[in-house]
Amino acid sequence: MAMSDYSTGYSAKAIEILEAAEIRIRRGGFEAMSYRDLAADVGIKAASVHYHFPQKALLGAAVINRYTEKLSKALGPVDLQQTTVTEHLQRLCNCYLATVRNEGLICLGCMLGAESRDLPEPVAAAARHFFTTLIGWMTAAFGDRTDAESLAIHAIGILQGTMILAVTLERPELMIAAGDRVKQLVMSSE
Amino acid sequence: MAMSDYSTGYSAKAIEILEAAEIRIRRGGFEAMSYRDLAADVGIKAASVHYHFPQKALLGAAVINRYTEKLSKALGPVDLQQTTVTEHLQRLCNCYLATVRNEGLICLGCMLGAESRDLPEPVAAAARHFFTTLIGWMTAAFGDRTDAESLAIHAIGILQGTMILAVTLERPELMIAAGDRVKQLVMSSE
DNA sequence: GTCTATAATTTGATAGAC
DNA sequence: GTCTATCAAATTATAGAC
Repeated sequence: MAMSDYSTGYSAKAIEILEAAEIRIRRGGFEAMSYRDLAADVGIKAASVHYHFPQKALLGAAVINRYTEKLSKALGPVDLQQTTVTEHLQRLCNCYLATVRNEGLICLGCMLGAESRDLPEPVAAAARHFFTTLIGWMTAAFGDRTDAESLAIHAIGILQGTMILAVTLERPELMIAAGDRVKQLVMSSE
Repeated sequence: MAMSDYSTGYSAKAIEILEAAEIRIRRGGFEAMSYRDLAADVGIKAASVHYHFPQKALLGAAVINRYTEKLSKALGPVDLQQTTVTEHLQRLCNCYLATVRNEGLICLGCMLGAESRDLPEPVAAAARHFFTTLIGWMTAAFGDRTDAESLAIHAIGILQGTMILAVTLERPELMIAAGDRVKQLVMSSE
């Protein structure tokens, strides 16, 4: 396991593959990602990609699980003693604004969620886990108000839906307005 | 052109194919729809589907254009003399709630929008046209307030994003809350 | 780990009979 | 309009050499 990532157990090349797969799925969906294309992306042959990830369904699950972990790390733990609710929300808004503006890509969870009815079960399960994790984080971020989970789902819905509009219409600035509206939810009455 | 739909020029079998293709795309995306599967859906062979729609890209464009027309017809013209803003919004909310609840499918425009970065240009163009049409309708529905288009984009974002959550997590009731929040937008200050 | 070679299947698409 | 037959290409995946 030379050059491995000790925090996840993936080798350096496996991580290259995961990153390439993430971009391909976020661009065109699960079916639009092929071993051949991934191989070209990372400079090896398709059969060698199978060495790292024997089955496509498990590769897909690995990609979305890694994405869930990456986003969790970027958001950090919820700490309402140190940080305001609004600043917590701002973190997620920043993540999504940046990727729409810089790469023109939607959220991986959004793409796989949209396709979840047709995905191999391990991938669909990992997509569900992504959303339950994100909803859990944001529910905590909204504090102890009784409508926290409802607000969290609403906020995530706003961001995911607007991302699709922003990428489709090539209007990344829509994410700024969406972020503002999400932050205004903090002032909503219970 | 026996048994044809004189309003669109499509034969009865062509419409069967379009309907089957719509469902397949809304379930798993554009790449998840194949001529073979469509043929089985409508009881003919794949080569016969090619008779009706020679190329997949043009079939995809036809599906989303038909969807745009169907939704426009379901929403009806905007008439703020006869109908309130809220009742206009309710129409779209009802459409989306019904399909999530009854078929567990997201909006076709949402799916193709998500994949638009990777779609054949005719399909991507038709997906953009869907959203500009829907945004136009809803902007008109919000009346002559200066933030009408911003509100329209926000409302559509809410509905599309929540549909993905509702279908992924198999929680169709989320669409009810989303509809309520959309209708509350009417009371927002400019 | 990566390669070549290959298998088995699926895919979009065409030609031509009926 | 639908069929059979066929094609070329792409797909996921495996076996075995290096």
